[in-house]
Amino acid sequence: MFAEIYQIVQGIPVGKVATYGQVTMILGTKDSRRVGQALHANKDRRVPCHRVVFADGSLAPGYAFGGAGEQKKKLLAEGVEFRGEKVDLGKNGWVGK
DNA sequence: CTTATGACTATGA
DNA sequence: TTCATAGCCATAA
Repeated sequence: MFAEIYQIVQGIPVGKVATYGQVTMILGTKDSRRVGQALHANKDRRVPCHRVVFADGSLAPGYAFGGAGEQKKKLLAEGVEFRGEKVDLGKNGWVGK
């Protein structure tokens, strides 16, 4: 059932990030938690869960992928700009189609 | 089958 | 601006 979520997350282009709310909207539901749970339960490395962030641009504290700060490191490596501890959604926000 | 919990978001203090 | 609470939906127990 998380297949759609994985598909959406995998569809996020390198250098961009999507918010849980964005994915949630695509799913057609109103439950953003479901997205987070899917990603947390996800064991597939093909899914770039680090590109999925909170509505404010930050991400899951402590539960982050491989350790706090790792996601920032990965996103920076992909060209995503940061504004303090949050992703610059204004520039790197996923422009879904 | 019912209760509890969670990688969320929006709203109010 | 930061903290707390409510609403939502699926999974786990």
